[in-house]
Amino acid sequence: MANSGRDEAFEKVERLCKERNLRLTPVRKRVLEILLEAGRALGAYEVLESLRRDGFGHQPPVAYRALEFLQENGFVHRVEGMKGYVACTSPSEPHGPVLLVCDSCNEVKELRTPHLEAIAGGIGSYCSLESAAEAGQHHAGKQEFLASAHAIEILGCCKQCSEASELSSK
Amino acid sequence: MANSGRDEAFEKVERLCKERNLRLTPVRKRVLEILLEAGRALGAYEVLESLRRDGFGHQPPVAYRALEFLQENGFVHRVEGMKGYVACTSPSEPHGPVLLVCDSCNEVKELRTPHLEAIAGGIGSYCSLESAAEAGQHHAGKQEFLASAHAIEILGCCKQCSEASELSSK
DNA sequence: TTGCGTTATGTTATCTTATAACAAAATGGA
DNA sequence: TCCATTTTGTTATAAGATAACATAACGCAA
Repeated sequence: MANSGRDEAFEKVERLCKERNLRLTPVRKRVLEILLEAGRALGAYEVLESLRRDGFGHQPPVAYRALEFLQENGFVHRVEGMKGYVACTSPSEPHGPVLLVCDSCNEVKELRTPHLEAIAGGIGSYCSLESAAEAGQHHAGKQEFLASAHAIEILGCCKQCSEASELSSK
Repeated sequence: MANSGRDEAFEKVERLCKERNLRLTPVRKRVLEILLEAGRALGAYEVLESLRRDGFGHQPPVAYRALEFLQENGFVHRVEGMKGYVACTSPSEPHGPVLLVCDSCNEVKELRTPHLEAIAGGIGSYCSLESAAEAGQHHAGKQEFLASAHAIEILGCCKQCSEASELSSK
């Protein structure tokens, strides 16, 4: 039960790799597992340390290359604000993430709903849209920026941490 | 004309610092100028190199501390995807940025319109809103994440670069 | 199956980015 | 003027990331 989401995501990635003729090699597979098991963002060197324990190469490029592969294919996201990497919980097409990052416990949740995808897409394409007029005067129309990707990170406090701090303040 | 935006932003920051009793010291002032003059994101070490030429201290903390001050007060934004820093073009309250980053020339434009601010705020607060039901079923309501800040970076191609690549492809 | 081009891995070395820790100087009231 | 606080400067080092090249595995064609 606790790991059903993880297993699901993992199997999804395996399936997608087969479909797309991507080589999900042992290191790459293991890095994905490591991130899924962690359930939070890990630094490249944390991933590397796990790899080392599993008998893989223990030099930075080993981890960075696997992470790069997983990222390019939308199976892992970089968490810029934490200089870390987190497994995508609903892998499909390569996509820009919308991440909720908890300031206090560092947990990262990915939002993936049609509505949010649309909002995120809208921010970028808005600049070249005529209808952007409704958004204000000075940038609209002129900007003409062609968006191709995005990284959205929302910082804040997750449910558990809010509740914990409420208790301790009483 | 070409630097009117820069001067305007600079004077705005001076005014805001006076109002808020913030100490806009020579280094801090100079770092802001350097970023405004550049008109693009600079790495901390690029800023440092300029400071050195101006006779300021030339060790990393000098630049990082000034950047930290300017960031905290909403006068400068970090561009995560470029590991760089860019001057805010419409400084006021500390605020999370919405940045358009050009893949090809590295120019960074900040969007600051009521509409976009609202969208950005909405993404975060959406999770705790009852009305989030309209956004999909699985995340709504349950998430209860209290957003406090955001970093939004849209990657793509700016007008100049699009036009340049159109010409060269003919 | 062998051979060969391509892709992936492992390793060394190095580069870039960022911070900890502490001394010296400047600042702004009491 | 004195003192507490803030800022600056410096040394040293931590943390994150990549370049370059040798070796190994893979995948396919002959």
